[in-house]
Amino acid sequence: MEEQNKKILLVEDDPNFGTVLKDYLTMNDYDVVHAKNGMEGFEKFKKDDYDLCILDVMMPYKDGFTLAKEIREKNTDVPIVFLTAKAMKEDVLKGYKVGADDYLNKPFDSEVLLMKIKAIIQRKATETISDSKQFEFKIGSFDLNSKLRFLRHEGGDPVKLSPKENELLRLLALHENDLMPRELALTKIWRDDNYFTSRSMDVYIAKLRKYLKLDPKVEILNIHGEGFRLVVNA
Amino acid sequence: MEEQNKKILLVEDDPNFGTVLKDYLTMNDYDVVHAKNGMEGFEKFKKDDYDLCILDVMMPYKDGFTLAKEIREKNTDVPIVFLTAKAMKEDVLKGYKVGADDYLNKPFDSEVLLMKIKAIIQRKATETISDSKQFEFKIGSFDLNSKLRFLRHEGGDPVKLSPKENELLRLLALHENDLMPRELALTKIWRDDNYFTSRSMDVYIAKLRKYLKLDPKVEILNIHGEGFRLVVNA
DNA sequence: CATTTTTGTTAATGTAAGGTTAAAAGGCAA
DNA sequence: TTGCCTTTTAACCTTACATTAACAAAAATG
Repeated sequence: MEEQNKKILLVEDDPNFGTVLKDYLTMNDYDVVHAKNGMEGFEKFKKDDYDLCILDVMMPYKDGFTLAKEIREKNTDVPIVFLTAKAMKEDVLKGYKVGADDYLNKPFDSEVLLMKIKAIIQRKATETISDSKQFEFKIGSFDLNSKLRFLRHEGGDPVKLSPKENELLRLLALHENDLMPRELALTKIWRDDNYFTSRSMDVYIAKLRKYLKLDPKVEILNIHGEGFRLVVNA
Repeated sequence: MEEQNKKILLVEDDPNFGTVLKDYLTMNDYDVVHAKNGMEGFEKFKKDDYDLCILDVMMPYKDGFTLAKEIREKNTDVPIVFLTAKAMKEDVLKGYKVGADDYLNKPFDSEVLLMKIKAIIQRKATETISDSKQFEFKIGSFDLNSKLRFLRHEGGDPVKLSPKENELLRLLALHENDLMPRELALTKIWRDDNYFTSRSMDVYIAKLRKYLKLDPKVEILNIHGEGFRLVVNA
């Protein structure tokens, strides 16, 4: 199965340049959201999680530095890279002050850009390794570790889960005792909602039920036409 | 206790430029060792520990890239910055491949240089808090000394590890019982993530497993599509 | 009740990732 | 240069995974 693409927020007011850059990054397997100005950029930033922000410095209404400051208030970790037409010393210094990770002068070589992006995202990734709490779930007498992808029953031998099994069970656990809409799983895990992915999901539900049989209090119920519900009975 | 100045190795063959730069950095509280060519640079590097290496690319006898490669073999962590007269695309790419942390085009603004140096050293410092300084590991009934590159089982004869074996086992040990992402090892140790480096890594995993067989409680597990996990069972 | 739609389950298939060993290539020192 | 050690590449094999097909059973529909 394919790996999740890295998400980039690109804020650039020049429509030509912005579009070209977006296409180029998209071609290189990044998911790019393109905002045309600082305001829009901040709105989009709040709505999603990004692996990298590329901000043009010179923009009407709200310049890149101001935007960067706002972003930093919401998120101290996301890497920020500035784009600027010319290497003004003050700008560069100001950029680093706001917490920039790098600086690119237009015009720049696209391969160099790619290399830098890769390096920056990678760097952050290794720094951020220890946020493991959100990967552990208790499901009845089971423990699910969705980072290491195993399910353990009462301290016994852990069963390895495949990526899809793991993601699906994790989604169910996140909605424990509540409805997990079929459509949600399909768009989140399969990223496509059609007859075949839907059947595929049913196959995985069956697999999970088999694993969970060890604890009769735990079951996955179907809500016809709606989705599934992971329930843990008292 | 007062703080120790950061040590910089400057390798630059132009005597004028080199001296000016050295003086400037010294004025700004760095301890600078100035080598006049690649050979000398490598000698000085071996004799001491540095917080940063600044290497000119164009040098007689031994260019900056070659020197960087030698340095990387001795030390995978020390930050390296290249100096170059003009931004040749191939050079830049080559630099990043050898593990460069940044790139400076001559002539450059001295304040910008200082800012970058500070940022790079700082970055390494925070990265290094968790992993670097650690060279001795207890892995089940094994002792790994990754500075001297040997692995000993219960005080028996130590086995010499090759550089790659050593780095890989050290990375695994740093993440003991946790996931060590495949991609992390490839970018950290091989500095490139492609089919061949990935297969090469698998070969090394096999070698390590052979060494570790002496203690059945110690195993390297694979998490399909994610990476490896060094586990020590109770 | 007959029919359609949705879900349950198992098995078969194709592909990708990883395991293992050996040979080739590269580096380095004697 | 030779010889030794390390690393990469290749070959072949096994396992893991996701999808699809096939058929059975529920549930909805009218």
